[in-house]
Amino acid sequence: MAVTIHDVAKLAGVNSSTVSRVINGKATITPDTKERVYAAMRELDYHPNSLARSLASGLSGAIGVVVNARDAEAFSNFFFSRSLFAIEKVAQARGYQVIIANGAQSRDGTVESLMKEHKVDGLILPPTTVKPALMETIGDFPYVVLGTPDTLRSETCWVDNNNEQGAEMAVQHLKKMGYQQIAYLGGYQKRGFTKRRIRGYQNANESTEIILNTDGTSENAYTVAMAVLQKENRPDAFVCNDNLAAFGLLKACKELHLPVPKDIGIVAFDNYPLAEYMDPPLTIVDIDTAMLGEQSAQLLFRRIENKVGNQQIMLSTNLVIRASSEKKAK
Amino acid sequence: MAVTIHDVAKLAGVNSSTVSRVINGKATITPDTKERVYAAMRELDYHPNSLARSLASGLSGAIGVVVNARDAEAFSNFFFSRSLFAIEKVAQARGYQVIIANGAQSRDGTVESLMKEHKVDGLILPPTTVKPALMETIGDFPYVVLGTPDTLRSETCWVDNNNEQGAEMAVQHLKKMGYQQIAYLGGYQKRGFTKRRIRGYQNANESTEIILNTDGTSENAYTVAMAVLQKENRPDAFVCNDNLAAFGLLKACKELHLPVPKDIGIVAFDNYPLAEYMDPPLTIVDIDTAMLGEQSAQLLFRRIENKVGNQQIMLSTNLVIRASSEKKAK
DNA sequence: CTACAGCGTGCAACCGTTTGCATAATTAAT
DNA sequence: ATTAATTATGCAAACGGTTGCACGCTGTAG
Repeated sequence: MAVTIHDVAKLAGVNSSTVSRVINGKATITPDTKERVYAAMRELDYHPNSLARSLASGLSGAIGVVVNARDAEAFSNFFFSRSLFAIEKVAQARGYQVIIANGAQSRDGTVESLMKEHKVDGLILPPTTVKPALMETIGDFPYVVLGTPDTLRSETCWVDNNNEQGAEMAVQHLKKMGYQQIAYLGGYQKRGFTKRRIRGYQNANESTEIILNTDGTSENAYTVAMAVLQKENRPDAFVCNDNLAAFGLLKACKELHLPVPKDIGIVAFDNYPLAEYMDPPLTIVDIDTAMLGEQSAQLLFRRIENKVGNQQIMLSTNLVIRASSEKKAK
Repeated sequence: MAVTIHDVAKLAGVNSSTVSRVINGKATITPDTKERVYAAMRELDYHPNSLARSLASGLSGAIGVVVNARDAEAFSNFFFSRSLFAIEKVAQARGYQVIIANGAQSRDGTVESLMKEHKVDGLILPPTTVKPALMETIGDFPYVVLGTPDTLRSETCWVDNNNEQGAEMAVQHLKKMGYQQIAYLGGYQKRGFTKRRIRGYQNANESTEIILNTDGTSENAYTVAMAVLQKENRPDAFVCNDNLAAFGLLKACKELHLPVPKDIGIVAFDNYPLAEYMDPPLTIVDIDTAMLGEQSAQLLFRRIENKVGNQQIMLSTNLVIRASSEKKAK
């Protein structure tokens, strides 16, 4: 029913293998033959069956992007979706498809099935999947971790932004603006990137360390901030683990009539589009998610094609200075 | 090298076709045989090659989700990413993969290639792809449009939320709260869903119609709001086309010292997680994006499996009442 | 006891490409 | 002009499953 390579071959008066070679452009073909084949393909509106190609070539022509999202919010987080945009772009340029798979919704190994059933030629994985057992079964199958794994850091292949350096910058900036007592707000400490941000905070902070844990929601950040802001010697500045924490904090400051940035300075990680619409606009440690996605995809393709070994790529972060950290010089 | 169905068959002492039947569970197999086959599969750590399966069965085992995103923002918009989460969930339950493809980054028909090269068994499309030419080539290939197409509305298959009804609800709510002059703020009118929201606004609004166009950004909404709020007889309430418009509007109100909700009432479409963290928290026309994704995926699978005809599904929206529309009863 | 239905399994063709090897055609070298 | 080297194309065997058809076996009915 569907038009196959054989139909094209017959019409062009050549063998199907020749048609295949024309399509793939690997071999040298007489210009005349090539033109006849192209003409036949056009005439028949031929589209190669990618399934058959994949089987014969052993390449699925797809990469998999795995995410562990228990709810839709995690899925729509900017880190993931913006990276995905860039990944798709790189893949498309190479004629590759992008398969997304949520590892959190299925108990049976998503990664294993994508890999062993030949559904993808390579994988982009979240750091939480990096565990000795999985790395064992992954073997030398091409993959890149998007983020820094908690374990096996030097034996795995990953791309991440430098969270530690980002937090250092944030603290240094706040100090320069004249804030004295800087606290760290937000984030389950369980998460690797949070740990690294906290380490950066600790590196750069010279006064008392105040680390305020939250469950990751704005609500909880608000509650925690309300408590700490009413204490005797409260901090006068905060580095927030993400924008959501900053939103909760802002709300608390407002309710307690503590002016930002005059009495309280704020710097937050992650650049939500609305960060600059907050009152006041938030100073941000900006993460170049597009670059992160692009780099990870490109590294993955290098591994798929050249079989290069593990590599680690660390991108630096950027401070976007807005009103929330601009203490008036006194 | 890889272990195939034949290796399993040999070890289990049966023919490979039997193994195939065991895997697919379509035919009746003696329990004893079945057990032997399973044992052999386990022993050899057999994973069926999905590429070969696809070729033989003619089904790729994947659905495609197409999006037209020129920049990363569009990609990470909540509508898309939340629906995607639900779509993936439905697909995974059926053993299907989800391929995402950005139609905006390639001139050569993304849809056509996914379809004709057998890369997917069905497609979820954005309304902007619905054009007579494309529908022609799509023929009876299974697809579902996520949103209401501008044209061919009754001849295509789509799932959408009822934007018109949502806007009506918003206006009625504001009237009930005592606001007199309600304006509509935001959105390029070009977009179909914006047009439908405006129509709803017009249906329910009984005083002068004030429709304020923006380019979709918060900045522009702010500028437009600043202008209109300084006029002689300014509106005392706004229905905003999305949260971004509401953010710009809020900023303008704040600068002009117009208290919300006392002097100005606001209802906005789309429920960003931060909407309730604004000052004041925003009243929202909530769109159940998860349900939208789920319904579209399920409809798609119905089309893939049963070849049911075109269907249109319209989901209703929900008003989430918060402080921004709570005018004090006078 | 024979006949027929129905279940379980094997055989082999087929899905539409790719690709190693062989061969024919062309070009270059002597 | 003859031979060697190179290039262009054909042949046929994979790739790893699925599936229609045929056949043997078991069980029930006549």
